[in-house]
Amino acid sequence: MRSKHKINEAVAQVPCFECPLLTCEGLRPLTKGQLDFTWSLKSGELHLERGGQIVVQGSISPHLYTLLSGIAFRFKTMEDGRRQVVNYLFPGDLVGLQGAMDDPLSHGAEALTNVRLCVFPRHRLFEIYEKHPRLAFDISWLAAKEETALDEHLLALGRRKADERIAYLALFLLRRGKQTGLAMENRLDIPLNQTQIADTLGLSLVHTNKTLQSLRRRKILNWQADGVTLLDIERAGALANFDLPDEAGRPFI
Amino acid sequence: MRSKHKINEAVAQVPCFECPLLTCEGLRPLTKGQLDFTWSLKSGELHLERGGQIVVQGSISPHLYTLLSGIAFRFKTMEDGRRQVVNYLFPGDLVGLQGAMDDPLSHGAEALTNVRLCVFPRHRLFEIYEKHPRLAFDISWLAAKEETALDEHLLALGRRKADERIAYLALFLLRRGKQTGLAMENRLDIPLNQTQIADTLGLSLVHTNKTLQSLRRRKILNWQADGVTLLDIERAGALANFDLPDEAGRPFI
DNA sequence: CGAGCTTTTGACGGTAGTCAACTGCGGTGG
DNA sequence: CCACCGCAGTTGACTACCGTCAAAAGCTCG
Repeated sequence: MRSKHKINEAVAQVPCFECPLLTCEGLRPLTKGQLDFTWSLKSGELHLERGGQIVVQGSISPHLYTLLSGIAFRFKTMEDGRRQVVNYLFPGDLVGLQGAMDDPLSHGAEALTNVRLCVFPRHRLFEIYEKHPRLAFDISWLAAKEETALDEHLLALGRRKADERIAYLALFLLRRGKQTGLAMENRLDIPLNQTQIADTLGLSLVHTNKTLQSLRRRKILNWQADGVTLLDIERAGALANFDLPDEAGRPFI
Repeated sequence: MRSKHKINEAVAQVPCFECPLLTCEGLRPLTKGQLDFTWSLKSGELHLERGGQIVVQGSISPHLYTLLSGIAFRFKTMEDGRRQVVNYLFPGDLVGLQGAMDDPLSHGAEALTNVRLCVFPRHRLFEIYEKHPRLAFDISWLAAKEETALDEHLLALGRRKADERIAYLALFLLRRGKQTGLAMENRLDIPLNQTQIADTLGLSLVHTNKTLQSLRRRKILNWQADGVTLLDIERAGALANFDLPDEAGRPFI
């Protein structure tokens, strides 16, 4: 299964000094000393195709990853098959921190596009805290931001109707896309199918489909297999009750 | 409003060496050196009555808190009044970390019982990372655990029916209660009203009420104004598809 | 004893889930 | 080359879970 999607586990490693994230608008670059250190930590690169599993729910991962390019998502699955997409991962995001803190991982992560990940050995995580307080702080920063995003998702699932949820998700993804240079002003290329949208928003596939069509007819947004286009940002924002204060200067490791 | 619930902002401070959390089963105590440090950081104590606001959504808080005793919850409010309880806070939990990382706080926190909080000045947060890597690591640990809990809540809101959600919440709170010594084997004293349960689970008040009665009639659990009693842990666990692997050794600051 | 809050109840309506069938498309293989 | 398959998207009919409205009952407190 997994190897089907795995391209290469130990491909030509990009040195941290040439990390593509360094030139990413919206991300705060690292200093020379920090790069020396992260480079000494880096144990490899993982390349996966769309659909590849980055980490598997229930497994114990010896690795910690930083997403270098592409988009992925985290999800949880219940024994009876019900699935919930929990959040999306964009370049610069850390994957597997929860697994590093305590054993069996309570969620999986899957590549939505082809992805490249930077691999760190989990057992050296604590070195970051010992030697590079600024980087350690940034890990907490990222974790706190993740919490903020999850809070917003909870509000969406708990208190918004289907069309509001979809508008919310579109705006949320667009914001993340802009932060990481993947999105245009009102368009994000992201190959999400309707099943995945449904699993993100706590809706059934059928109802998701009908609601997407309604939003398309109302000329609010157009969500196709290859990406979302916001047709009317004003009305989408009003519908979702959500505006996007896009902050910059997000750190990464 | 707020002062109505505020008992005392700068009461007799418990020295960190006598911190009630040190003797709390389920929490990992601090070393002498760490206690010296946290004591130098501690700037006061905040005591609030039930209903008091610990932090206010949209505000910029200069403080960071650790909950010393009592139970509280975090929540988000939309402009039109819809509200979502996002998570619960038990002794040892950190409050306001998200606010410390980036300005206006995206959620509020309210005391569910009378609470005592330890106050740290936000601007000294980075010192922890510089001087006490172990404590810094613990902050990340707590943040990662918070993420895990939020993931679980998302699964509950997205993919569970009303009765399953209530059973899930009961089990979740019982687990947290046991970790912090507040719960018995199958009973947790927690003064949650039905509006708060509804706002946690993304349900309406009326439907929450009817579902609670159904669970009572089915002898699965009994949720009253003063606490929850699990009448049949087996069936509750099966209904919620959730079992409680209660870990110990949770850190705190 | 009445004000105000929480809980409870009943009736009704709507949003969203389930079931089932059909379409369209890309890939595979006969 | 085209039949066949599988998957994603679409549609309609029916159902049910859950929300809304309104009112009453129980409780605490002044």
